[in-house]
Amino acid sequence: MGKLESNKKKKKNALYTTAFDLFTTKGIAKTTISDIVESAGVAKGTFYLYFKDKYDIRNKLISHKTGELFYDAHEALLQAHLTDFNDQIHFIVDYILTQLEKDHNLLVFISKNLAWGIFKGAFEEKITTETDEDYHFYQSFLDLLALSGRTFRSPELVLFTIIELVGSTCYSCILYSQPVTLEEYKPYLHDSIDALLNTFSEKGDVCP
Amino acid sequence: MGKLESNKKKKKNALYTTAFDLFTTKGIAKTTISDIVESAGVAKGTFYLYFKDKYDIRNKLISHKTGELFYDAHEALLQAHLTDFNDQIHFIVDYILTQLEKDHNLLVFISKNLAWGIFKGAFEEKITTETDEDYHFYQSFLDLLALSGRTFRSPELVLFTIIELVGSTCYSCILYSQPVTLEEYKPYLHDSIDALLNTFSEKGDVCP
Amino acid sequence: MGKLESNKKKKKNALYTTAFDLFTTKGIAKTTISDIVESAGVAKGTFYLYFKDKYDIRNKLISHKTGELFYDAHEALLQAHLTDFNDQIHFIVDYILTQLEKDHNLLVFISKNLAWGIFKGAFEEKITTETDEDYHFYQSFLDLLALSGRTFRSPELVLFTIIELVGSTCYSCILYSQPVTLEEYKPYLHDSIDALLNTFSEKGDVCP
Amino acid sequence: MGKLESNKKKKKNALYTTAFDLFTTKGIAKTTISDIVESAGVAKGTFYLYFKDKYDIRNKLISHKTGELFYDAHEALLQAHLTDFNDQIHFIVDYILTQLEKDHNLLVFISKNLAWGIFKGAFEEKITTETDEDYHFYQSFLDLLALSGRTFRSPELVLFTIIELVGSTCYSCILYSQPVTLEEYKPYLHDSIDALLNTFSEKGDVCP
DNA sequence: GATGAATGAGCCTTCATTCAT
DNA sequence: GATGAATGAAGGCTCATTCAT
Repeated sequence: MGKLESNKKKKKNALYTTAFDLFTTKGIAKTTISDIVESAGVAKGTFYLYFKDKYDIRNKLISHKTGELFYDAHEALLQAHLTDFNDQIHFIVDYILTQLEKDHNLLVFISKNLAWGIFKGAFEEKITTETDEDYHFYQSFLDLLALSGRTFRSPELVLFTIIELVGSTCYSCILYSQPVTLEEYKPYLHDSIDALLNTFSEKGDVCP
Repeated sequence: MGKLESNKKKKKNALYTTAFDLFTTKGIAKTTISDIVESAGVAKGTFYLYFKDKYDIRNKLISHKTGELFYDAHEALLQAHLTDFNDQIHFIVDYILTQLEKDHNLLVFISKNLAWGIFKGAFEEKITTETDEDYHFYQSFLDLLALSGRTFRSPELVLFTIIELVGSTCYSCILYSQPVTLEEYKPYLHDSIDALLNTFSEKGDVCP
Repeated sequence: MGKLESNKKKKKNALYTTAFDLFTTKGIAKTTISDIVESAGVAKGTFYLYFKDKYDIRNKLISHKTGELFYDAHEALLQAHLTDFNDQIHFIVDYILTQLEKDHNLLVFISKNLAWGIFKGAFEEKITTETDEDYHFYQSFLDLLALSGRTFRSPELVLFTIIELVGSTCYSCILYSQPVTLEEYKPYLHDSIDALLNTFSEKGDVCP
Repeated sequence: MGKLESNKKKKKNALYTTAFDLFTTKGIAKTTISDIVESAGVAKGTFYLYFKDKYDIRNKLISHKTGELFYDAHEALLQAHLTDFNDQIHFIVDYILTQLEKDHNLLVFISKNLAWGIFKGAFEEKITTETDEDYHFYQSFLDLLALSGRTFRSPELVLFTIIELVGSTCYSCILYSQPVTLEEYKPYLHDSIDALLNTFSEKGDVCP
């Protein structure tokens, strides 16, 4: 990679990094392109060499950050050597909740724009890893499922339902402690997830 | 009511109506106060006589519209003469989903700003009805619960969980048909609600 | 005086009082007519029954407040039974400075608009006293002068020079302690006044 | 100097020039930023590139114009080859009065905002001259004093007293011919200045 | 006389976007 | 590719003034 090209990448990355910082700190609406380029230390015109406008860089960031979060969760799961499918799901949910509780700004940034469509986009987004392999969360989920020997009426709808439930309730609990704190809500959440998994399971074999 | 006072109310209502129309049509961010007053046929200064800014009128509209929706659902429920608690919950959910599917703009408007805090605020908002009684949805929910003879580990968390689940999944299904259409998702949704109600029920007597 | 008429006077006085308070507190530029009528507890239209605009009420207040200050100084002088003219001038200057140092807002209000023209207008303004006699400071000054047996090249210019000197230097000393505090400046001020009085005195008989 | 940079300076200067014209013509309060940029022939946003608001450009103009006036007076003094300190002071006063009488707008503009603090700021302002030396009026005053061999109780207070006296009386005489015209007042003014200089002189050797 | 809702001209300020360098 | 001065449309908001009641 030539020096010039690397310089190019450096500027683009600076824009990404500062944009994310500002979006999560001041909010997207109140972040101006002037803010971004000033913090990034590049000229205003440079921004337009890489992005169409503020929403272009925002969308790219959301996909990237969401994918990264799930990728990390999956990596951690591999280290945990869990074999039970339910346990794996709970592990991933807990991992993500822990991350989000550590970083409220990230939660706001991701959730405000969280819809299944974007989520799925994020899952399918190539997460370029150090080994340059692409990572797709949705495929990983299906893999876990296959290994578990479990079958569901509609795997996609199970995942959809759980993700929406988790995202939606935890947004409120983490950010506003409404109606209760995340710590208080977690037991109910995991019970709810179990209930959903059982309901959608084709062999109703896990009714406790 | 004097002529002056009725005129005053007329202007305020015109602002409410046009603001809602514009918010749901063009989105809040792209609606300017100039747009609102122009459509409402009042002067700019008049807006500031009644509202602090754009977000003031938005918040008041959200509370009002959300409260109205639940109030209508509850009214319809009373006509339906259902006695089973689960049936009642399903009825309300169906009623609201039907309304929202009929009015995507309302769905967008309400959901984009839907958090339990606001929701509860809306529930507690006095919906002044034609009979001048106040209506509080949350209290109605507790009343239904009491009549049913059922008990839950935490009634508030049940309601919270169901509302978040319904709101979040249906937003995606209705607006984007993602991952499936509302019609396709409904059976899963109702199964999920049953699963949750059973799980939180203190006497696990409804496991089907 | 009829009840209605007294009510009328009451409103006008309320406007005067609150306008002065607001002018001295927030400054004239930042005081709006809305502020005034709101604090005064009268309707907006009422303001326009008595005053042309903000500057009308301001000008009337300046004349009144300035005249009042000199009237009070003169009253105090009468109690002091001083016979020497120089002493009388020093007494009045000290009296006024003391008042202004006690009330910086009054100083700002008066001085910002202090020019000999307005000053003289204030002097000539009828200060309606409790005995309903009119009071004119400039005439009093001439009276003092006549009684003293002193003569000046131009009495009016002496007064003008002294008032401008006092007003201008003390504004700076009182409000900003620039270049020194009023207390530090006073000895120089009184020496300066003596020097001016001697210089303008037709018989240079007071050179110390 | 690059073409771009010279263009930049040109715009800024255009703003300064037109702002000063408008401020002195219509008054600061009635001059809007729209007026300024329109007259200057630049876009509105350009104004905010160089100044924070109307008062920012005003303050910068006051300092600059005041400093310039004193600088010019001092330059003229050097040409006049006067050796006596009193003569030098009278020369400077006359020079400045002549300038101000020629340019009432400048007088209004400077005086309305004249306080010792600002004055001193203006004196200390670097007046970048064609020879690129800095000029400080207050220091020049001290230099003149030192050369004269005279000593005063407090040089700063002498200067303060004289400047306030001159500024304050002449404002009235020049602008309103109140109580007399400047021409009529000048003899009294110079006598007053002499009286003050003598009074503050540590060796009372100049009593005429 | 008194009211105060309504007006709307007009101000300040921001900021995405362009383009000559 | 990179710059950043310049733009000017557009928005938010204020407030003196009016006039029907």
